[in-house]
Amino acid sequence: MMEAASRGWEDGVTRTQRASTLGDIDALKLSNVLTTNIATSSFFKNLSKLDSNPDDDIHPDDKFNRLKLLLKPDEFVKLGYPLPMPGFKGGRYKDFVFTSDNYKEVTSRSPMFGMDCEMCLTSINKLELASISVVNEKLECIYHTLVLPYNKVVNYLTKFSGITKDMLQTVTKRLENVQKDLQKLLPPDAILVGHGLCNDFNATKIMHPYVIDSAEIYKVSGRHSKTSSLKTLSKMFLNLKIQIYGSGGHDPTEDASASLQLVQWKLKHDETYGNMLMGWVPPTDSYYDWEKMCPSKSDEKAVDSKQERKDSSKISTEKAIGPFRRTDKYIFQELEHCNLAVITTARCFKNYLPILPTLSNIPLMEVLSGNKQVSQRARDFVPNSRLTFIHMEMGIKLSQCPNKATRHRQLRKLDKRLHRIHKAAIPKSIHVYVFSGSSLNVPFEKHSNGFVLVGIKDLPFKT
DNA sequence: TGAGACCACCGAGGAAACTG
DNA sequence: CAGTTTCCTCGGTGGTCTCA
Repeated sequence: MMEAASRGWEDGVTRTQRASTLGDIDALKLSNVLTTNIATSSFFKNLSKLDSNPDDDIHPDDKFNRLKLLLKPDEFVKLGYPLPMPGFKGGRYKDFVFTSDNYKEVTSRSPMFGMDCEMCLTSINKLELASISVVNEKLECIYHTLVLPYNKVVNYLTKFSGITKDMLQTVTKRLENVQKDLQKLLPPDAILVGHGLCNDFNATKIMHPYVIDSAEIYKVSGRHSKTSSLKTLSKMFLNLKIQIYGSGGHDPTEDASASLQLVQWKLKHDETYGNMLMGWVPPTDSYYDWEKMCPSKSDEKAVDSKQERKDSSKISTEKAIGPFRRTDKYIFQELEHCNLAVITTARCFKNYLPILPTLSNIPLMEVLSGNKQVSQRARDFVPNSRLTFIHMEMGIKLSQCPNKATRHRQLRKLDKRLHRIHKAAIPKSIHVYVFSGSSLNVPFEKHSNGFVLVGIKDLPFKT
């Protein structure tokens, strides 16, 4: 495809040259076209080589080759990144420029630059560039400028962009100045890093072949289509709170830095890190284990944070708690208004201790010595409760059975107990049977699964 | 606020299976 | 065979989430 694109463009040049002899196009335009052609060729030539680059010497700061994180050509297309396809000079990307006249092959030593832009809505109903920041690998801001859009701004989107009318009043810098600055600033093998960088490319109207998109290398939802926000990922993986200024908007330097840090953090682990689609498993659901995984404050590099400058007491005192926090307390908070009964063993009861103080209505609770007592007492509760939680420790008990027959006996016993509870229940009531397994913190050989059964007596609806 | 992408849900419609 | 039920597909809609 890439070769065809390049060939198609070359054909276009031949035709243009022929037209030029007829006086349809002037010499200046032709020289621009030829320059563009070299850029296009090197763009595709090097972009298509990404896969063939072997695991050469890895960058000293990385645990694996950073080239593995670069967007592939098909991802460029899928994610809507601007590409110099045949005829692009007459189409959607006609105003776009390359960041280099002749791209150099990217290697594991190629420098990374974080980039982020802020935009305003203009009279042509499009988002136009209003601010841009670029940071280097030391997280130093090497370029930051405000940009005056060509069209009249109809909405500064201050809440998101942080741009106000006053800020742009004295600005004279235009998009084409920024494009030229970037061409001077970025080396021909620069790797641009950003979060959803296609939006920034479209705003800046640039094309660049070497891109790492932090939204694509972290997939914590387990879904292909689902990208997490920079704010969320920064909090999860970097212990870093960004975009917290409310109506004050984002800081492009801060966002560029956060995005680059996310990539650097991933490079300290492995290719699958933070990507559930590649088999990465979060540490555990434990707050404390997750916290250990995050970079400590002492290891953090200085971040150019607007808020930190403004109010150091507000920044990052809260620890990252990870994406997989326990949600049981929220379930009980949701059910506070219900006439809820919980019958459990003493060992299981300790799990409820941190939750109870957060509830304004404490559910009716009964704590008993063992599973047998729980199931017997549950029969007294269910005739009066629409929703009953019966919590036992069956997982560990089953995992300790020496053979299949014992296991079967245990399950039959359990079945009889549940049957009696169900029989005693009032119509249109729900009984949730929670059987604890082991904690993930115990050694693997002692792991046992927990499970949940839900009993509904006399369904109030047709199935 | 607006655009874009994705997904879950729901209803319509048609095909297949079942029943009397 | 006709009527009913079930199952499946498809398209529309609303919700959620991202970006600025």
